Amino acid sequence: MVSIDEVARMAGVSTATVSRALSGRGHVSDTAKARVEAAVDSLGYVVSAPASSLASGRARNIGVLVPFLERWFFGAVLAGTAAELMRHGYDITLYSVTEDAELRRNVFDTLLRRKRVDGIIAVSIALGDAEIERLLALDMPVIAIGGPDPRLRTLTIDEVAVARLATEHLLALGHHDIAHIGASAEFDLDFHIPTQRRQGFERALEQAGVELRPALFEPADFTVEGGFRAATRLLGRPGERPTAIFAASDEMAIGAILAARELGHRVPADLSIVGVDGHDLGEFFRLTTVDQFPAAQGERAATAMLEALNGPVDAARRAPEAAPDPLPFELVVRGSTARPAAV
Amino acid sequence: MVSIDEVARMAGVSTATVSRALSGRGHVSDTAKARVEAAVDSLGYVVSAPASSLASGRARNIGVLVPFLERWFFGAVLAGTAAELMRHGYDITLYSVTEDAELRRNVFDTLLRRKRVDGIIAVSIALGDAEIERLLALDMPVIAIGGPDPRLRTLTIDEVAVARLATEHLLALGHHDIAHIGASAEFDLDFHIPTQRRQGFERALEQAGVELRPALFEPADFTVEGGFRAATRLLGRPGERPTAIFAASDEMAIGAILAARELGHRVPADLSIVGVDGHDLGEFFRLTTVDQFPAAQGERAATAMLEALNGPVDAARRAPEAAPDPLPFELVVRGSTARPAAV
DNA sequence: CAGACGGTTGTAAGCGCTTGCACTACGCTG
DNA sequence: CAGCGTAGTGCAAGCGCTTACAACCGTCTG
Repeated sequence: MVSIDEVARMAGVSTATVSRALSGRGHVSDTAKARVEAAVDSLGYVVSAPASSLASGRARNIGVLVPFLERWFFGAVLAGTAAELMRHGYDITLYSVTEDAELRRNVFDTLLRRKRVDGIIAVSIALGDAEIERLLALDMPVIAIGGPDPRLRTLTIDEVAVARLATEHLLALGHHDIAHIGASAEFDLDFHIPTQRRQGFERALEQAGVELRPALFEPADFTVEGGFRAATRLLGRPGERPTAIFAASDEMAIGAILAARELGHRVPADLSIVGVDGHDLGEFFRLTTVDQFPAAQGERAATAMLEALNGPVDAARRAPEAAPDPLPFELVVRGSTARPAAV
Repeated sequence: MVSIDEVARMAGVSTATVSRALSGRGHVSDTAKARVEAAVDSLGYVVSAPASSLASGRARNIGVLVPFLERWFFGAVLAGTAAELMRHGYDITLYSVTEDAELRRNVFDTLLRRKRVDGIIAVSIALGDAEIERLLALDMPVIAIGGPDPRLRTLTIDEVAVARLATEHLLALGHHDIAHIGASAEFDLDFHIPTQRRQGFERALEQAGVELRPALFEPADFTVEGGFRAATRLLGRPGERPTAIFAASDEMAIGAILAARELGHRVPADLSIVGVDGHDLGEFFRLTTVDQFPAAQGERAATAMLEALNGPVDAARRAPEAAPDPLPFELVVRGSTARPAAV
């Protein structure tokens, strides 16, 4: 393996100059830099990450904590993060934080403490109190996406507004009997997004002067199947049948579309359905949704991390005061919503 | 940050002994080991990865190359790999290898060469010739999953057998007019799995003495939407309508189910459909499929990697001779297949 | 009982970089 | 023209571990 000494010798400078030329820290004359670059190219030299980390304390590597790798949303966020970090020469180390308590402890107690990462991005993951303490104790930038804790710098979407937007779209079309498929109570315990979406939904109705009917709320687990079952229940209630459904995720909305079809209801003629996310399959199902651009969220987190690492060290550790502009979202009207059938 | 010296002092031994006690290399008396462990616990010491890597040349980190993070299959494989590697104290560094030529070069020319990983797992990814050369030049274990190149140690499923199994299931039910939705030609150029599945399909038919009808093949792109369109075309042909479809992926099979429903065909009464993968949504759609256990594949790759790193260095670099037992697969019969309607 | 042997330990030399410090050379300021 | 700030460079001291080597011990062997 070619080392920095060979490069230095070939370029006719000291290793210090090679290091400075390659890292861009300190002053190096243009000629020296050019000679170094030529040597690097001809030798195919690449800086050894461990050596560089050890000497500098910087790892050029970000840890990313993810709960469900196999769900579309997380994959999309991750893809955004990965692309952006890679573009800046950062590697990303994946920590799949599942339910398994032992693996989980291992991550927080050992893996993250090995000085292998410069910062941590936590993607929509419910963290225990002790876990958050551990993260903060690491003394490095931590950026959460849609996370629940005020102690962490968090990139959040205005969930209430998202839900209002979806609901108001239905209201504007003339619907009054609007049902909501959201998270069940236990899901809410450590993760508040579903509650917020429900609040947005309810607030929009109130504001429009539409009476809230508890029977028109159905809990589900954010999967297609859950949405299917919830919608089936909703549509099976005699006399109470809604003309529109706002589902708190696209996957549930898709489940609802399938349920409606199965029960012989036409979408959107008999039933309008709107979701949230911007799921890949949304287009296929002609699903109207509030897109929250997951890949862009991942990218934003990466950008924020890079800033945190290059700005003053403190900037990233202080919580919400420096709240960045909120994440964007947008109503995408496709074919799953329409005016209610004339009564 | 607490260092190995403090641990050594507290335990009353030399740093060498601490290192040996923690890594399990070399001999350490039980008493010494116990004292070291006590000191480690009370100080909360964790070995610095960069320092350890630099000194030992081992990184305890595996690079994983993945093409589409947001597709279910890759997420599932990745989850399996991550869990298994984590269990053994290995980190995993993710390299999202997309189409973007520049990012791609960056991965092979720089990121992977930083001495940050001990080995590489390439998940179902089509690699260029130059890229494979680069991987081999790294001189570290490379394990591919379902990859196309004989120069790499590859974990493969017997794709031909998978397709036969699916097809024979349909034949056994009494179907003769069986269509196949597979990959389009350009997809095949660098990735042979689709072709193999098609071969298995055709061979099963031949063997059963069923005539091959080119009209009953439709290319698609492995997405739900692609499957939907392909099935729509297949079902729209007057007089040529198949009674069963074998789709080369579950996502396409799901698309086919949706197409059939839309066109008013009952599944499985009018049309049987079988897929391949073991997709999450398969259960929901009551899809009969040949499960290939993606998470288990990821796990197997991880296991193979760990073996490669701890066995003789050469073992992992030599190609197929030491082919491990092939990956398992299994027909899962659910509700999307049945005997054809009596004619 | 001398010598061989294997387990246990410490000493110290790196691993391949980064960076504080010292020094030189210049171009300016006053 | 002395004095000073700054760009450009090299020297060498680490960064926090691992491991070859040597030294020592008690146990066996013949």
